[in-house]
Amino acid sequence: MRILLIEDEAALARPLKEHLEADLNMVEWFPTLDEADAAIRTTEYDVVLLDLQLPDGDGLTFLSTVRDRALRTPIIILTARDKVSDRIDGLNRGADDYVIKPFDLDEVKARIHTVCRRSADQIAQTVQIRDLWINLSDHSVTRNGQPVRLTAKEWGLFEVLLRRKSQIVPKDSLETAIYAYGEEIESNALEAHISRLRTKLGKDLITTHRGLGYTLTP
Amino acid sequence: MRILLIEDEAALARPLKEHLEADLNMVEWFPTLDEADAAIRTTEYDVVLLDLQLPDGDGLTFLSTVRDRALRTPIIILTARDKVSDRIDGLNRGADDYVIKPFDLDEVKARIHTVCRRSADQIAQTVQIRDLWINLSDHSVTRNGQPVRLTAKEWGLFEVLLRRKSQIVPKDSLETAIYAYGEEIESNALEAHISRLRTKLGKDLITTHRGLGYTLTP
DNA sequence: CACCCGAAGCTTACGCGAAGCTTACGGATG
DNA sequence: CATCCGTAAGCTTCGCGTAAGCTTCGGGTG
Repeated sequence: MRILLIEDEAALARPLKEHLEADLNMVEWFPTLDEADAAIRTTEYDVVLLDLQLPDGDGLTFLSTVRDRALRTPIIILTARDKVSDRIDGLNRGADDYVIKPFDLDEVKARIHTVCRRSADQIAQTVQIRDLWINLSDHSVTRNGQPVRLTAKEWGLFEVLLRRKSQIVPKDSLETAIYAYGEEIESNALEAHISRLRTKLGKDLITTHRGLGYTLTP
Repeated sequence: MRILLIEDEAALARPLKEHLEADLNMVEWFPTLDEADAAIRTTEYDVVLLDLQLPDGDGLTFLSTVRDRALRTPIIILTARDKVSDRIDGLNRGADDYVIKPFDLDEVKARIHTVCRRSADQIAQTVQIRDLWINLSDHSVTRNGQPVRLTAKEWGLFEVLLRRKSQIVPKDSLETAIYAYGEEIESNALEAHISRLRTKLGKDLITTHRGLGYTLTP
């Protein structure tokens, strides 16, 4: 698990960092919003622990700007102010949970865990054709429930045909989709790949149109 | 949702009860521990809202006795005392969350939701794959009953693969998962870790997809 | 209308080279 | 001083381009 800790009090941050690291997490700790902002722009964290009172600004506005950028990373607020308004405000601005200082270290751990579980329910983009289930996001294919292993080139071809489903895709389109500029093919490599695809995914999934190209037929 | 509310101040309990009932919940309100104890012995609630200061005893001892009976019902503490010791004590005795008075009604609602979701998830907090028992909350792994010691990087990789079980995870996803921004890897460190994971967890647990990534196969 | 022939496409085996695996080593860390 | 981890070297594996031999298609000719 990758954790971003934004907290200016070293006395609080250090033991928390160590406690979480002892649990085999990777913790990156920054005491200012500026540094944290640079970090969150470039790295994908599993969860952010955010203090509200920081030397260079208010954590709540940071929270808002992060959410405005459509970042879905779970954020847990750490705050010494135990006023209701702050908590509600934080939740309204897109925080996922909050912990009130001083907090128990194991309590923070538990909160991190539940929040991450919640966000882990990602919706996979899947397509179904005949007996095939295709997951576009992770490039996996199952046939009658059995996983089918496609190679990189095979998937490349398949994906192009899939996106232009039931349209005739010319050979050149397929070639440019699979081969980098400058890469030459002096043989029937393309047809060889089509052949391998057919044996893996079904004999009549891909129809040939002589002199024109190929079609994926649902 | 079936909710047990234990609170002696009618001025606080009544609006809360009404607010929750407006959300189509069933709320049973008791002002004393005796009545509440009788209720919890006979009825299965989804969540308990527990005040700590009650006319006929301390809410904390009630909490302990309930937990001693091995009841897993989620309990949220309502307390006017905002002393740290009370909150920590409550959590240690098995409370799932706490709300400090005066609280916002919607906040309590949100807390109830998260706590219920958490308790529903708790069954799945340990995962079993083949001869491996994986505890997601404390990051421990046993193989055939023998504990397996994973390093931070190893667990990091394993966790990512676990969350996307039986899906192809690209190498760069794995790299960004365990390396901080700016950290460069100019070698096959990733593959080395995968190799070490395989020797620790089983030869064929992780499958390679050339040019694409890795898969954890149950 | 049947036949034929060449072009287009299909399939399979093979070998090369890149991608991945394993292991030892040494620096860093705490 | 024990552990973790990145590096690099040597090894193994497997994807993929190549090419040979085959099948299929279609149109032109008798």
